[in-house]
Amino acid sequence: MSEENAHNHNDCIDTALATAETLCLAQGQRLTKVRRRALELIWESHRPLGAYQLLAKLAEEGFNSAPPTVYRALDFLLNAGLIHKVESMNAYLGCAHADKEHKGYFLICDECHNVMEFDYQDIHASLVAKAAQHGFELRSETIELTGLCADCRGMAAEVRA
Amino acid sequence: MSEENAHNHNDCIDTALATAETLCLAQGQRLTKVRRRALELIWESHRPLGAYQLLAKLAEEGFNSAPPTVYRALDFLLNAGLIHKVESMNAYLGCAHADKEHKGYFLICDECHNVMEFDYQDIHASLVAKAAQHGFELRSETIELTGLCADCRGMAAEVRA
DNA sequence: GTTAGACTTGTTATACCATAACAAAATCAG
DNA sequence: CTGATTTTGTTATGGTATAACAAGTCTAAC
Ligand SMILES: [Zn+2]
Ligand SMILES: [Zn+2]
Ligand SMILES: [Zn+2]
Ligand SMILES: [Zn+2]
Repeated sequence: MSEENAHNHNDCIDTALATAETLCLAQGQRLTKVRRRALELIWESHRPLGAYQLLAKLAEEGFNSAPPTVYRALDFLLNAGLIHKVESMNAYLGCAHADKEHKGYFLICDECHNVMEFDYQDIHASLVAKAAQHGFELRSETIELTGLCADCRGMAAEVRA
Repeated sequence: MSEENAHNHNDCIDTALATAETLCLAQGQRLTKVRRRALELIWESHRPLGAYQLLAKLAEEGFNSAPPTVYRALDFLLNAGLIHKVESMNAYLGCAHADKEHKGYFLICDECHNVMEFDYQDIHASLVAKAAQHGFELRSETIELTGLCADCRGMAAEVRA
């Protein structure tokens, strides 16, 4: 993930938080302290964060440390489209396209655990069509691909050399 | 799932078990009593079965009732390619194509919870290509679609009428 | 047939993931 | 201010999965 890792990640966080503020304001939703902080903590990296990892971070900062605290924040952020859940990892990831209606398709690196969200309308269309062939009306899609990201493939090559 | 529900499901079970025997024999793997019975129980329907549901059924039949019993059987069956895990449901499903190398792509009905496994080489190829565009080397795919199956769409239409 | 090694199962304990239910506090609209 | 609504606190519980080590079983070589 060279292009990804080289970036100034503060920009990612700032943009995500600004988008969140805007979206919540527009929809009359309240981005309370704990929700806002949860979102920031999730955005600390491009790696999915587990609910209890997040809970521990929140607790360190003085927020309530019981599970409902974190699951409520997560529910809110999920419903607002500000984060995604990675089903195959039981973990949560900030969404960089919260302002656009979309499905979350993910590339997950087995090595560094960074996750890249990608968009692929062609695949979505194919899936809808394929489902229809089976008489199936599609409602939701879980598309989670794992493997090696560019950086980690590079590393592997270096080690071999 | 009209075509699916109309079938003689004993054939599904018989075929699955016969395939399992053959595969294990060919690979020098032992399909022990608990593994074999676990596979049969998973195949009791085309709905995914949770680990603890399976454990309860095994316990009723006199098998050990501690979690490792069922997770070991599941690990074995997963590794042998005889079952799949549905990540979005934390549940396990018999595979009807265990003898062919393949990815498990699933159509999951929100209403009746039946799951249909489908194969779609086009989509696989597109995903590999898309991943490569991002410098990503694909290793595994989790493709789980939910919605309404043909049967349940029919029901819904009848109710409206 | 005995024995050593590998594999499988038994057992206990624990960690991790998620929600139910109800009480208290904060916020908002009128 | 006040009543309604939303959010948060608190306790308890349910669901999913694995670690660690002991005991039993199978297999193959001797
Ligand atoms: Zn970033
Ligand atoms: Zn997204
Ligand atoms: Zn069947
Ligand atoms: Zn399959």
